[in-house]
Amino acid sequence: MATTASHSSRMSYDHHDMQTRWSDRWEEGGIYTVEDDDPRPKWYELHMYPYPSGDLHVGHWFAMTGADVHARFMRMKGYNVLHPMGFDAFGLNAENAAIKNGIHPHKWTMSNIENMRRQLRSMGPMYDWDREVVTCTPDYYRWNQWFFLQLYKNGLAYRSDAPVNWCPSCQTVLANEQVVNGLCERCDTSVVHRDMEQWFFKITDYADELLDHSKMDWPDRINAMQTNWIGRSEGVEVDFDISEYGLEEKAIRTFTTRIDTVYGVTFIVLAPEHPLVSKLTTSEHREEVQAYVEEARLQTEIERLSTEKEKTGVFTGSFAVNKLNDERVPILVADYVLLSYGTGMVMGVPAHDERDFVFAQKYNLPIRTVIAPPDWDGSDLEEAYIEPGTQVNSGQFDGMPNAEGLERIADFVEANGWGERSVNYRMRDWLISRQRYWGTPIPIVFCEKCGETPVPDSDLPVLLPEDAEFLPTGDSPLALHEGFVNTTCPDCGSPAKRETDTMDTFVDSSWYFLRYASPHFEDGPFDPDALGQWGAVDQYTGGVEHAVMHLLYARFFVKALRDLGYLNFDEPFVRLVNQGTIVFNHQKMSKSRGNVIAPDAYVSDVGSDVVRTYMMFMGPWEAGGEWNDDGINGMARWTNRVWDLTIRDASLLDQSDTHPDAVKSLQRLQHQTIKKVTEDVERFKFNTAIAAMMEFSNSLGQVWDAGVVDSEAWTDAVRNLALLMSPVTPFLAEEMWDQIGESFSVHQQPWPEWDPDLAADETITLVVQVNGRLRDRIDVPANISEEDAKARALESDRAKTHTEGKEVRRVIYVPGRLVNIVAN
RNA sequence: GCCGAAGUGGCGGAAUGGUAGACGCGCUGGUCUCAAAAACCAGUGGGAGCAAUCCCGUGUCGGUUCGAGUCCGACCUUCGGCACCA
Repeated sequence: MATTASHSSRMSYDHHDMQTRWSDRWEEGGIYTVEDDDPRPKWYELHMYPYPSGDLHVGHWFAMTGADVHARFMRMKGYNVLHPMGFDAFGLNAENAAIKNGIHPHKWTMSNIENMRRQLRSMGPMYDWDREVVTCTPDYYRWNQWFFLQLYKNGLAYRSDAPVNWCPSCQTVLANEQVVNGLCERCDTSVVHRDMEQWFFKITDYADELLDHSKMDWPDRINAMQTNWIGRSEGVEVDFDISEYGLEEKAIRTFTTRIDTVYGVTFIVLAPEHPLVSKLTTSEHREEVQAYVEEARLQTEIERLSTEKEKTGVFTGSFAVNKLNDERVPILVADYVLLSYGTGMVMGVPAHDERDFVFAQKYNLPIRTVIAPPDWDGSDLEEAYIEPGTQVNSGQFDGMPNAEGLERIADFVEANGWGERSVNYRMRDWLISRQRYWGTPIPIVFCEKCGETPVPDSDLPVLLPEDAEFLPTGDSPLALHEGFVNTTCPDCGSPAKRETDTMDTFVDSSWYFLRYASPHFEDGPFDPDALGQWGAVDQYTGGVEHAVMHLLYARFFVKALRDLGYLNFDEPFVRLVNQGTIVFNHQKMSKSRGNVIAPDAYVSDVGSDVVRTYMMFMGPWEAGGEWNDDGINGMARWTNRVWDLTIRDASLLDQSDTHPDAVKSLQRLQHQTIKKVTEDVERFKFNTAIAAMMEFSNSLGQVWDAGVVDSEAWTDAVRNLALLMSPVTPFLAEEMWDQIGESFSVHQQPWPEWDPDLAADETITLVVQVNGRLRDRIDVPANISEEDAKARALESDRAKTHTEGKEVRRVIYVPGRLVNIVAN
């Protein structure tokens, strides 16, 4: 040991001073300002904007830090990176807080945003705050209204009845979140479902295109969830005759994916909400059916669809005739059939459907086999048979394989005009109406003469009045505001009333990413030139909880806008990575659950860099996990050790003997580390990237103690360490950069490159296995041939011991890894 | 219930089908100190053995393979979503 700088004089840095100093300097230097007309290739990196609940919690930090690290990395890789931030500022929570604390939602929201901006700044992100988007401002939500009108004029927005959660005591509509075990969270009254006329966006028009994920690079699990959510199924709609009742409807139409089983129909089931239920119920069954329908209205869809729950149903007293075999089968009502799926009624084929089988057994309905299993002896089935088989009891189709029967029977149904092939989706149209105050007013007026009339673009925005009563009353809050409601028809000038529902906040988040391209543009939702420059989001990041709804809605918006000629790309988010959820007390952090942990105390205690490092090191970013702060001091130790390496006087090294091998091996590790960190950060594997940097810095400490490298190699190593660390620890890296005499700013430097030759190992450790069990390790040259490797393995003493008395059957060689000797 | 994931030391986790436990926390011992803290050094999956070394071990049960934490099947547990939280 030749050097005199010992670690007894270890210095720790002052993170408070450092953060303030560099934050100010970054702002003065405008290093995070993003210009549209930059010669570098563009990279649009977006993280899902937060809901301004009041406090940024560690879950937000975890998510946003990861996105910031990746965006910083891409910037150093030479891209002009747009990495903006904003707030999803409308929504239920503001209204609830207002009701609870008497603060106006606007005031509550804006002060929360103010606080969260401060917290976000302390994280040291590279946001360009000039591009911030806040959705509750009129210059944002006027474009929600404009989009609504575009969709409306093109047949993609319509009104229809749909059930809402209704609290009969509070006389108000409740969100699902406000219904706890079927009771109103405020007054514990049983919540009922009540139909209201509401606005929908026709997302189902795009169902097939939304199934296509080929233009994007998304995680398979998200694609799978979306595919299942859309739930495309091909089948046949087939009529059953009810003309005997002399109703307007001569037939009822069912949807089935198994038309091959149509000869096995022994009953028909209607959804309890189906309009035909009351018409088809006979007087002696009316009381029972009505009670059943009311009971069903109390249940959630999840409860109704549960396969665990006992199947229930009631007979209407009426029958329908199966046109294929002229059989008269009973019509029942059962809650496992949903009005919103298919035609709202199904044909019951107990022999070949599990649910129908259980149902038929319970209600003693006949079970007739029409698809015979192989080797079927004609006896009754003990459970539903859903595998392929042969058509039996199926009239002219008997003897066909059921796959063929499926097609032939469909042809037969179509030829006779009894029905037709059709495609059904599980996904429903997007219900955007909310009977709430804190949202975007829907720009429609109802004129006494002209009826439903859109507000002209020139009258936008329809301003949300500030002085509305938002306490629960039984009506949409805006309906009570006379100044808002009463207006004149834009077409004829007659007295008219405004639509008083507001929009789902998912409307805001379906296009906010388009707004960041030109957030101050006044002549449209976005400046076509600016959007032309930035285009689709190259890298989108956010919580896996948004896998279906938000991501499908945003995709729908972009496709609809493309078809209306406003956009020229097909998908909003080219690449998607989901960070995992940070849970605390075994649940996702959320203010309403009361389990949030704020980062502020940690930031003040150990500094932003350490909190960032800790979160990125906790585990894989895509996994998330239970929050605890056990290891956070270890990260502070590491950053302090790194700082201590940085401030050493490198010239001391030149006073001792340099070992060329040591220099070479430090260089090798440096290039290996650059490679590892580059590849890991690219793939959002921050935890292993940080581990590699730790190994590198640990090794620097050892090299210094040994005094075997020259100052040049040392300084180069420290310089590269600062560059590699800069996305994760932006403050410390800047301080290191300054300390080693480089010029401002480390964040404007190119990312370091690695040289494969310098990173290559000269010798490797080869594992010797006998029958798959580790028996020895041998050091060999990295370029060893297969024959030599096998020979050396067979010669190894310990391999010999374990193969003694056995015959070597096979020798498997995995280059660079191992030799496995198979012997017995 | 349905859809999608995850399960590895005392803890967080690492591991292109190829050395299980990198990196870090914690713990144990040591250095420094009057002492403590901090920092630094060493050790640290379980079992047997003086040792060399051997056996066991990645939620459970089974399978594929020369070789399985990794692939396949069944199950258990936990988490996310289920259309008005966003």
